[in-house]
Amino acid sequence: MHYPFKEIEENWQKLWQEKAVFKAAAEEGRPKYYLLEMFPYPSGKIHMGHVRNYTIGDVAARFKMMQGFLVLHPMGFDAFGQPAENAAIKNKTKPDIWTHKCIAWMRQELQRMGFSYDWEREVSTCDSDYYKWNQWIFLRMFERGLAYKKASSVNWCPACETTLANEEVVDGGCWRCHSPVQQKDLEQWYLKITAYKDKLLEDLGQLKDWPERVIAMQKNWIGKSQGVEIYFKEKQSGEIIPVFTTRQDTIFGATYIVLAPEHPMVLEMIKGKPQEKEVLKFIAKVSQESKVVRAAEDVKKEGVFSGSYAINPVNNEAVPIWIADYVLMEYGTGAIMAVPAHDQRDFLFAKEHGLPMRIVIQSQVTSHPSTASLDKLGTSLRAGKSQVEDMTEAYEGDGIQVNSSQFNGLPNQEAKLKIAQWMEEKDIGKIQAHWRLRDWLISRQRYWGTPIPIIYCPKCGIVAVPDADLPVELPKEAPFTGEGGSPLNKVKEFVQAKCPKCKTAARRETDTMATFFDSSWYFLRFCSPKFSKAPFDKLEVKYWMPVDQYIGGIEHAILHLLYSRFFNKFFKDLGMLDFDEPFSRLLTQGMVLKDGDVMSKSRGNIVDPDSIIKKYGADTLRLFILFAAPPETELEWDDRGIDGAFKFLNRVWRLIQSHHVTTSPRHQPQDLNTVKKKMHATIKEVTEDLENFKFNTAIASLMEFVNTIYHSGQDEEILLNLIILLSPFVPHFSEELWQRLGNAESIFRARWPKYDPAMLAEEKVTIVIQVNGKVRSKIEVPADISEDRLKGLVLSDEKLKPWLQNNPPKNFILVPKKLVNIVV
RNA sequence: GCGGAGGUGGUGGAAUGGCAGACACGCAGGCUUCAGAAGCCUGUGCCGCAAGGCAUGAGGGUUCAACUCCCUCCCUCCGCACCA
Repeated sequence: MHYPFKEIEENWQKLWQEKAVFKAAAEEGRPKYYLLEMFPYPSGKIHMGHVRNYTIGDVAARFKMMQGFLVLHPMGFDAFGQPAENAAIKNKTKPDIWTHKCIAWMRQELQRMGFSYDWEREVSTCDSDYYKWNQWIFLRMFERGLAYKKASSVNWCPACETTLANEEVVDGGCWRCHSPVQQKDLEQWYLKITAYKDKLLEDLGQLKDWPERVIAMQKNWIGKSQGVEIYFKEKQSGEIIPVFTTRQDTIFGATYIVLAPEHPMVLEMIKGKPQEKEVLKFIAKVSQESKVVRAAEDVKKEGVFSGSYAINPVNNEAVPIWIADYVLMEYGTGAIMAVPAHDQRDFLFAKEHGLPMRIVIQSQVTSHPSTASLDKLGTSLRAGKSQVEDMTEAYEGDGIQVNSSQFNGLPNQEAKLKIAQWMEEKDIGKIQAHWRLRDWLISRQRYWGTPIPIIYCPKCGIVAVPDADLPVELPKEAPFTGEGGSPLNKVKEFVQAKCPKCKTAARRETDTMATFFDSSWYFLRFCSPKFSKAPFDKLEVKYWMPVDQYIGGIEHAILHLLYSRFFNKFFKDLGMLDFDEPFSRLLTQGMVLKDGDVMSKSRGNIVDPDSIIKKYGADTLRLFILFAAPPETELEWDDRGIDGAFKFLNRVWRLIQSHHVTTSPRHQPQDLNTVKKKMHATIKEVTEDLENFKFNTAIASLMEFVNTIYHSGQDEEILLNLIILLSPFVPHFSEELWQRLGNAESIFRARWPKYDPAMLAEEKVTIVIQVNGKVRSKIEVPADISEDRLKGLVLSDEKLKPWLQNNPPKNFILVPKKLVNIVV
């Protein structure tokens, strides 16, 4: 018979709710702890990834609670987004109805896991109470020029009929539906995240408790690189062609330059030249290609000669100007200097079109695969030859400057600095930083999102909706056909508006916001979820923020976290809060795998949490998922493992119900004092492991403790402490046993036990004896034995005779209370 | 290519310079049972009858002592990339 988990879990979920055990109210003078897990998109079903994420968070929340912290542990729903629209089309319902149904179902599933959320603080981003403040924040950004419209070529997903941020294009496809992305010109709303690029980079240094890999990923994403903008000149007109490079050390090896086909100088440059016709044809052809095709690695790089030449300012050499598709207008200046000897793309292009190459960095590393040819080349260079036909690839590594005028002989890293300074002095270049980060495209041609609060007036132009008119509500009714763009466009009552300034008939913006906007500040809303005067109450935010511990999937390591950091800095500039970073400590949990693959519908390897709860109960599911792997690593789902967790709980249940003791040759009964010692050691281990999110070893310690009790007996203090130590992991189970042992108050109001250091002191210790680093014997000695006495005991150990005979000890290493090593 | 994380029994994992394999799963044998389930006990890295030897991706180094530190290489996973 197993313990009655079903009744126990249902009962306690109900009682915790009724008694508001997890309600968080600010209280001066008590330390706060804000624990947040990334809120889910309400797809309707929770999956094992959710279970893992929220179980990890719940253990931490309950642990902190029992340590005396006032814990804020909220939950909500990231409820806007495209799946609701697709579901509406498919099921002939409305996104609103579908989403709320999903939320209700999902909330129930979360409650069945017994998570300690303060449900009174629940928010859903699709409720106008919430998205009103999206609009308010947008308007504040608009007023400051941080939200702006820009006509540009955007990524267009033909299946979703929507634009995608560059960040949302994955492998040339839509990040959601994976359709190939096309290019389209549209007027779009952008947020100027680049205005915060320096802060976003700099403040990463404050995030001491973030995983290093996330910091590295953010850093790469922001992508600051130091380089030089070099001023080439068009030979005939003398017009300046700025070129950006981070490899100014290779400037003397520039044998041609390349402009993007869209470069503004191209048309002027080719006018009347024999190449004009061919170049125009090429430009027309490239304009048909999407950025994705142009970016593909396996596609051959194409280009044409423009007929013009540029003057390299460092040596006044005239080099040909080419037009090629591998240079994009969006990056840098839309023009590059090509150094085929030291850049692989330039190398391939030069080979293809028979352009010259010149070595200017000579490799010093003889083991480098490309060195053989390069060494030869270096020699031939010195011998005055210029042929480079032996080369099979560009050399992009470090080396010594050659063929570089006054910089010859310098290591290239040193030359980089010197050349940059020299160019600034001679006014032929300017030291510049280049950033990878671009502004954030937030417009979506969709219905199920926050309407952008803007009105287009034929007289006044782009006009902000006044704060008093917020929220701009989404109309409940709209045609969902899945075709022809945004359904909002077709709702006349919505589109028709009056200009707030001059009252003439005007047109309302029908684009909605990307859902990343909604999730960029929800952690602030949780501090005062019902506040009606602003997105959040400054005082509540001052009390609760920043989030002490944030937990979520690694897939959000860049976008969501970067946008949230950006919003936080924006609010700080508005004076709405006073800290730089929203999340003090971050944990990224690993994925849940089955048979080595990520669980997914398409693989058909999903294990439904529901079925596990039915069969074993939520506590067993929680225990297994915590025990099977450390939180950060991938977790391999194992149906048999869950049996093990269930067995353990039943074992503890029997132990506490019947005070049962079994003994055996291996498990000699320990006296009560020894069991107490084990208890104190367990308290220490579990507490320290919980602080460090090492749940798997914390549970292992508890299993050992249970094994000890099982064979030795116990008293009430031992059992109560065992139950408390178990409670963050298996809350219903522990609460039930706690109350059965006569406690009226919830176990989560109990204080976390402290261990007595005096109880950890051992009177006797086992010393491992090694000879030449190999274990040969062990002896038990008093913990406070003197070094000399120990040495005497060790050297007279019979077991060591065979190893010490004829071999006088040369050295005697002693590690107190642990080990001796005799070197012979 | 760049950045990051990894590689330990049949499996998940433990050990951050000091007894490699804690704690579990699985497997084998036993007790109990009419039988099964549950429970309980014992064993379980590899070779070897044993003494002992060998083992943490491979190879080298530092050390009295290396899964742990250093060097070289191999492999797996994740993220990013015509970013000039």
